[in-house]
Amino acid sequence: MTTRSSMKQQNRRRLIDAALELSADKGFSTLSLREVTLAAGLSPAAFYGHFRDMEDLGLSLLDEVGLSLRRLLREARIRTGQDKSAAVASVDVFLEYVNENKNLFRLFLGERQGASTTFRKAIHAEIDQFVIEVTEDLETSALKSGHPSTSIPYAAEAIVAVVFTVGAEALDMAKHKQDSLRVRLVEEVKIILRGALYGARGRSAINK
Amino acid sequence: MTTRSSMKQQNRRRLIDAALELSADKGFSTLSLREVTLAAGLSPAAFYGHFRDMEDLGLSLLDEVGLSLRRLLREARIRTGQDKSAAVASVDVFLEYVNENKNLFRLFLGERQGASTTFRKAIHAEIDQFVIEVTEDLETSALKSGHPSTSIPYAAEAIVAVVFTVGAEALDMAKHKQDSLRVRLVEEVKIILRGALYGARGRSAINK
DNA sequence: TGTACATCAGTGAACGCGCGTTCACTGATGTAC
DNA sequence: TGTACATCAGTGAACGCGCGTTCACTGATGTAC
Repeated sequence: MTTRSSMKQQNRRRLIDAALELSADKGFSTLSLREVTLAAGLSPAAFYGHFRDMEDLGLSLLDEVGLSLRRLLREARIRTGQDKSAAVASVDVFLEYVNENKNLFRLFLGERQGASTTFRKAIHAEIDQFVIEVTEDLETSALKSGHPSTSIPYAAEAIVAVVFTVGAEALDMAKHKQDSLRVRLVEEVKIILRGALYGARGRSAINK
Repeated sequence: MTTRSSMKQQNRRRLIDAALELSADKGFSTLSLREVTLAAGLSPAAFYGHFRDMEDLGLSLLDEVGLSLRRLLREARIRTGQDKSAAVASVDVFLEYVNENKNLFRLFLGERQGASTTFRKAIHAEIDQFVIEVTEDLETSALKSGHPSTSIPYAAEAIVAVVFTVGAEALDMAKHKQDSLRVRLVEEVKIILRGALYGARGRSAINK
């Protein structure tokens, strides 16, 4: 069953995978078209049968990364029963994901400030998706526990910010040295949650 | 008083300034040595009289950015009397700085995940400096107001994370559209402060 | 102050290299009869 | 099933380009007497 179009699909995959692997070492923005096609076992000219240019390939990569990361985290949050704090569980899953997909994650973070505006917008859109999901999640559980708060969208943004920041640091560390990062991240997430929920009841004393 | 060495210093400055200006548009990592020397009005070969390579120039840039940003924020925090919340004041100063030094700040953020390990380490060291200063600041004011807390170092890290995240978003926005960012940032910083100080007294109810 | 020599920041030409992109082509896969 | 033609994914050679780096050089600045 090696139709012409499935063969083409296969080569498209090879290009994407090669780009991912290479960008793990050197960052996506430094990759050359020739470098990627060589690694994928194709001629440079073949590239144009699949993508318009490297940026086009990069946007496809982003799509994949965003989708799979969001799916993973959503599953993690659902799986989490009442037995374990959602903060701890999500942090665990997130760090696990980062470790197993360093190259994807590096792409995500590395191009946040990358050269192309299109690229930056695409990444910020993905990050906004995370923020929305975390907001919904927090609002649901805040309602359940009877602590609604207007601060929740802000808390969600703050959580995503610290999570991604710590994730970025994890990239440069051996896995066994990440315990302190994990503790720190959980602690920071808890601080934010506390701040958001505490704020709902009364906030007069501190920072008038 | 145009000594040989002061002329040389002047050209060094020209190279640094040219690199800063160019990196505002396209990101530092995409700059070429020839591009920078051309913009500085020197021959490519002259570059080597000042820097070993582009990374070397980049590290000098980082030094400047880190130093001036930290000095600015420190002054802002000292200037702040009791009349205005330190959170609001620092956020204002920070956003002001970002707007007036977009190119510096873009360099800072853009190369956080840049290609070179040396570069990344240098940036993280600068960021750690910020965290340390914020920690000291928070501890001082927590002591004064009688709310010491073990969460403070975490809160400082979280604050720096959200501040830099929002700063990154401000880069792509016209100044007059940043009001919402400012509100949001202040809100997030307050949430974190509240969470850290509230945690000192009792944290049992939420997130056991 | 004037002269002779040393210093050294910057020049300009040259190099080899990898880049993105093009184009006529090849040959296997697909289709029509 | 077999043949003739169409399709089209991928090839390989070629192009012009900007790159980083080198090197012998120039000429203004600095120094010693």
